[in-house]
Amino acid sequence: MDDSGQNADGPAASKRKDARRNQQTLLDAAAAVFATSGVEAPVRDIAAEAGVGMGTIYRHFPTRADLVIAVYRHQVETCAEAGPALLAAGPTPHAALGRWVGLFVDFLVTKHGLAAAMQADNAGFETLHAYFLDRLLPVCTELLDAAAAAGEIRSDVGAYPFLRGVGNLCIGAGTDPRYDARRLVELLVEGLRPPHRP
Amino acid sequence: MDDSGQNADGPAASKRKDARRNQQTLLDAAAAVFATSGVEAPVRDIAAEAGVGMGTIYRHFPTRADLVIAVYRHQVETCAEAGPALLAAGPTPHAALGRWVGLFVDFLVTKHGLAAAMQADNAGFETLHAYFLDRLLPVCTELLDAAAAAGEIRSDVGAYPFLRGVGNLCIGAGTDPRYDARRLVELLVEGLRPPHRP
DNA sequence: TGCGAAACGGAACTACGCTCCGTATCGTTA
DNA sequence: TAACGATACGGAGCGTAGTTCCGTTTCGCA
Repeated sequence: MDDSGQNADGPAASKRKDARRNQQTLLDAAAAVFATSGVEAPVRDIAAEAGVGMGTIYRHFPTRADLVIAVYRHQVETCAEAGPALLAAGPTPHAALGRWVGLFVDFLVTKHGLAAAMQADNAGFETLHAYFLDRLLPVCTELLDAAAAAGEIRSDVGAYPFLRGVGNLCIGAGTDPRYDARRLVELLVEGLRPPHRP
Repeated sequence: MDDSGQNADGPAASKRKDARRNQQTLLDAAAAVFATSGVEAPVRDIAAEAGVGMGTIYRHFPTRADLVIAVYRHQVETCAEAGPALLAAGPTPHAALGRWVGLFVDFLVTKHGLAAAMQADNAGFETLHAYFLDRLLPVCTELLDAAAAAGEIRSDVGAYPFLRGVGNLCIGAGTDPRYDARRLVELLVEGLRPPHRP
């Protein structure tokens, strides 16, 4: 899966020193440009910001998804690792689920355009979608299972649709003060509770 | 607002006969291409399907949003009109809300790429966003207010974020069998219920 | 110091949105 | 019905952006 040149976070310990340095430069430049113009910023802009040619970008990060993943890897890892911790700490599995989802939402809404790019069918971003899934789906499954086992939520909602739903709700957040993704996600999490029999 | 050439559904009763005919041809062609390739299909493709030049498209529909609106106007109107009817018919306002939202979701998930295009910040689609809002927000508000007045849902959720949330949840539906937008929207609607005090 | 491999840069190719203007068509008037 | 102005048409052409390709430069080892 990581035959694409960049793995882990630091530039791979392989190859020439200038290449490693350029990779780091690129990562920094991309982070800066993403923050300003969103993850769909023109490749030329990122190259310019980094002071390198476009060929260099494509050599290090064959697809835009590779670059995005490399830039945000740390934060996604952190989010993934927070899942089990919250489950252990929280008063109930449902509360832990709520908090964990909140973390994910906080991450997404502050990354301009990331939630939209993460869409499954977004050409050129399939790898990005897959990465988020690989990393977060197991965590989400664990939390959902725990909450279901505790009888706090229905057990017929899959982690995949749920996680995608949360991601979808974050699209466009941060560009419109009237739209509060956090709130809607809270409602969705409430909606997971078993239908109360009156 | 409709100084753009096309209004209502039939070609405007104005101007030359060939122009009217072309406008209808364009609408049919666009509907066909949208169904196959989604609403982001290249303008050239639509022109080719209709057997006209691109200039003709831009003359009749200055922006892509105008074309999309024209193609789907009927269905959006139908959806909007169904709101009050459901409210009058349904057993409860909350049930009516659920059914109405279901109608909206059914519409969106069958229109490849429409939910995504409807995004507020999508360059060139602002008009589309505005049209959906103009048409559906009042209906949604009415349903939400009725349900809130009946004490069936919290009263602190605005119609705008709710409607956008529903739209967002529909993004990417229909391209992935694992993702069930309908289900998630149902959960969201359940999440609207007042927190039950134990 | 010399040399082959690795990396670099950016011109060039493709795809697409959108505009612009010469040409064709319509329908009205003499 | 012939002629003419207004209206509409078509598609070449321009700008922008993604992606590739290859001649040039740099690195690091012998």
